[in-house]
Amino acid sequence: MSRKPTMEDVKNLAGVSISTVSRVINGTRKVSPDKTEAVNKAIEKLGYKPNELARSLVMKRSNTLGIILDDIGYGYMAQYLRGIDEIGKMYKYDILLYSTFGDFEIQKKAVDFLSSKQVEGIIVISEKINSEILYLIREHEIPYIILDQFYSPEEFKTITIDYKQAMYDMTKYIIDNNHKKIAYVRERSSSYSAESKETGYQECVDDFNLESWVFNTPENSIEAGYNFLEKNIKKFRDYNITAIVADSDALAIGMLHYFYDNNISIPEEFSITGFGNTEISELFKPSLSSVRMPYYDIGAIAVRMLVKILRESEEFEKSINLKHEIMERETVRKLKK
Amino acid sequence: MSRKPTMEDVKNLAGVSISTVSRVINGTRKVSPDKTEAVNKAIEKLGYKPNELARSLVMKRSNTLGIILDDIGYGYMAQYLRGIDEIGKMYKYDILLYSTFGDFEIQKKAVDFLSSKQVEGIIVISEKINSEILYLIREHEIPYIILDQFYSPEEFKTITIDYKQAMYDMTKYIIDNNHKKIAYVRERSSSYSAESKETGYQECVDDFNLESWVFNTPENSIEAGYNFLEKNIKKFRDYNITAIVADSDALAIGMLHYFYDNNISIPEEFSITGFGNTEISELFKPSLSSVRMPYYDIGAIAVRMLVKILRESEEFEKSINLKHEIMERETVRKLKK
DNA sequence: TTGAAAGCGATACCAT
DNA sequence: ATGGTATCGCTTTCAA
Repeated sequence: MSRKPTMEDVKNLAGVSISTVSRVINGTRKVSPDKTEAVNKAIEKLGYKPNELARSLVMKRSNTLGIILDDIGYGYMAQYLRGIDEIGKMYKYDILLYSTFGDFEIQKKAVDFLSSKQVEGIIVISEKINSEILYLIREHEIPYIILDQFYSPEEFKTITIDYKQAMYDMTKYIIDNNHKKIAYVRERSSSYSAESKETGYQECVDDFNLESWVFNTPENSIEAGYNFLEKNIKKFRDYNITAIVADSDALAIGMLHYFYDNNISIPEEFSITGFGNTEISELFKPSLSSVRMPYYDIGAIAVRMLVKILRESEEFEKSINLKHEIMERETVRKLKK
Repeated sequence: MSRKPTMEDVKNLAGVSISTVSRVINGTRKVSPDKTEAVNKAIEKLGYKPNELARSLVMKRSNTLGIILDDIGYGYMAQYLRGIDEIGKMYKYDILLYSTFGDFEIQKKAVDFLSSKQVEGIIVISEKINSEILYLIREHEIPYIILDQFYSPEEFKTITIDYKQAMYDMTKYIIDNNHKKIAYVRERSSSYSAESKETGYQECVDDFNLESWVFNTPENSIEAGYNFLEKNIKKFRDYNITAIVADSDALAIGMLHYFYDNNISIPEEFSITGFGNTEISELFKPSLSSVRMPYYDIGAIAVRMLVKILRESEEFEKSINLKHEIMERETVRKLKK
């Protein structure tokens, strides 16, 4: 059980000073070829690996980014993390994760934890983060970026998509397929993204002067979508609604489950769309038309921005909008004119 | 831009020695009530938080566990991580993740990285890890546990399920539904888990003396399942096969896609089962009967074991088998006797 | 009970 | 180009 070799060991074996060892490792200064070789040989022989903890301590740079997120299990989280991870590695930053399950107390803990781990920056990914948390991060004087859909991009700088335009485009896609009577189904909540999406929908149906109904569900989940239709399918039929625009994939999948269980063929009897382009939207049959959020890119850019702030101590001046994409799949039927 | 407060600052404000501050924080020794209060007040006032890096350096304990995984995006990975995260927090261990995409060179890097970050233990989660990586971890003298399905539980200690028994049970479930002609579809590969599963299947159909066919696909994916049926559906019909046991959910979902696209009703025309109980198996319609792997528990127990090894420098003596569960859902039809 | 000082494993400044 | 040494923020031994 031999102790891990340190620079001290390398120094002794190579017969040089400890400073020289450091120089060889970091290439910070010129070192004569023979000493360089001696050091490298010693390193090789000992299997020496620098202790990053000690290095971070003296350099006051942990090379670590902290991520505060609700739950790693959310389908899109992995995509965010891939983007963050990949670009993070590119800039030699490591990622420290902290799951909070959306709990305020745990979120506070997360900030303290990451701070004590000396992370250089923090990315907050949450469906709804209490603004107090953001102030707490500020107190710690750690640069941060939030990836959130609750506040407006003016209020808190973020990287996002143009929700209004995205839902406008989705609605337009429905209309282009000649649907005249459309229902919009959303969770009853007042997040910025939810409001924007509804506005986009509304503007589009107004622009085309179509009949439209807006419905609320108590929450955003598959069950909520299912229960919603159970209660309202009759209305849909009475109103001759032919297309349903859901504000999330979960709601849409819930409705598809209802349709399946009740032998209602999709898209023959109803067309339906989701939002988010989660994995299930692609794998479900019929596959669900949805709006793709560029999660990977959002994560990637978040890191880029953070690194920029860190390196150049610039401010994050304005929110960035990335492009969304309408994924046309099997749940939308083209009606005759 | 005030520097983060250190113990030095606390010491000055509280008018005690730095050792006393340390004692108050860690409760390592008795400190008089008045000094204790003075220190606590100073800490409060300054908003002091210990620098974990410095602490780890001197204590030679990073309180960190490293996880080497293929890709955070795999559906089941989140479940593993939840178990790891939760139990890790319980024991005050933090988690450092490293995605390798199954690449050997990156895996080597991961080990070096985690080692330099002074992680106390490593959990490797991979579909197929090169044994060289394990030797590398050993060289670093870091205790580790692998969660892998490639090697036998005798060869490398792990936490797993009894694959053979699981597939036996799944086959039995099919047989209990009176299916007499069954097909087994698996990826052509020779991992331990794949072999065990096939053995379990085989033993079961043999025990009941049933007609059975085993098929191979070039890989384990949704596409492979789809393409497989495209080529073989005729045989299935010719042989009057009524049930398909797939060795993974992915293969089964691929086949379900094929059935959907070709208007073959499930489970009326064919019964089919998967393995893994991935999220999609539950959300798909018809929902897929599958074998549940207790991912969360596997992750949780892995941490427990690792902590035990760390604390008591015990060895990890033998692999642990957790219970699987047959999830009976909509893709299996009960035939008349 | 308390404080002074050594040391954890590195970097970087200041000499030489 | 090279070496000696202070320092990073903390814990812990050793005296007092």
